[in-house]
Amino acid sequence: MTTPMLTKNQSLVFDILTKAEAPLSAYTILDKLRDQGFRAPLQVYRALDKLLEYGVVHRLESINSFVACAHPHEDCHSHGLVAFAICESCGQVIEFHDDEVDHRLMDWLKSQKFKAEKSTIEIRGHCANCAA
Amino acid sequence: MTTPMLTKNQSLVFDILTKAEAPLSAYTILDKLRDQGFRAPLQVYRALDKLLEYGVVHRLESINSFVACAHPHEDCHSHGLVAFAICESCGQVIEFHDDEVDHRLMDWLKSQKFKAEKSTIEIRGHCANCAA
DNA sequence: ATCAATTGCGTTATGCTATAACGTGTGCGA
DNA sequence: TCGCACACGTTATAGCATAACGCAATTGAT
Ligand SMILES: [Zn+2]
Ligand SMILES: [Zn+2]
Ligand SMILES: [Zn+2]
Ligand SMILES: [Zn+2]
Repeated sequence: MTTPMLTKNQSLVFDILTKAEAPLSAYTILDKLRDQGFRAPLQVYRALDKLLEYGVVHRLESINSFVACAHPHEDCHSHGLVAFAICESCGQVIEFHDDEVDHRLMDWLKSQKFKAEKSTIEIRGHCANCAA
Repeated sequence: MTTPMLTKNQSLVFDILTKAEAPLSAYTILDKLRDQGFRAPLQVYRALDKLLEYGVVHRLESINSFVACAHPHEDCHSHGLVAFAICESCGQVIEFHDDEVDHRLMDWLKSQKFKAEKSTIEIRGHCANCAA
């Protein structure tokens, strides 16, 4: 997917996520954007929907939060499954891809005649810095 | 983990999940148990917490719902990562495990010195029956 | 030029998901 | 008997997400 010009609201949300060092919830984003005129959750969610569609933002299902894609110049949709390691101490997220994991999962799904549409791979734990 | 005797509330919740053909949200469970005296969400969440701890129920993060473990006689905690294929049409969930996927992910995490604690692997799409 | 369709935006209200905080009762070992 | 752990019940609140309305700007036929 080629990313169109972002609207004002989309840019504001994307910038916040790009600068953030950890995933942000929609309501946290809202709070950070009140000074720029944001008043309601929908303004955030609508921007997020588009950013997700364009593939420049990912949603972390296990923590109801959002992060900017760590590989902005590739197309995250194109290299198959995306996985995340999420540190529960510092919030840092490492986004990664593994072809072997992709193929194994895809093969299994194929064997079940299951038509995959969206995938979630999230590992929560502690990053190298935070592991005691 | 060896599963202790379930309390009344835990049994009620577990039975509902076992009989269900699709994952249930906590509030859906609550509604189904009103006749047995359930009145508040906490009654459900507290039972679910224990059932999750015992490993006899899984939480599906991507749809905020819960399912009974499909492998009640094994210990789901013991065979590494658990993955789910979730049909968005009929709600059917297929729970599966793949050692190869486990090892690849674990190796990657190890290479990053990331200490994994909880994992989520969920594929949403359409099952063989529902795929057009 | 005009009309219709699309898209983004703002606002209010609502619904769904999850937990905090308090108190009760029961069983069990010190 | 005392203290503790645990399950339970209830009320209130916090956190996450969407429905439904209307308005404005854009685009692209006709
Ligand atoms: Zn990405
Ligand atoms: Zn960390
Ligand atoms: Zn299981
Ligand atoms: Zn199906």
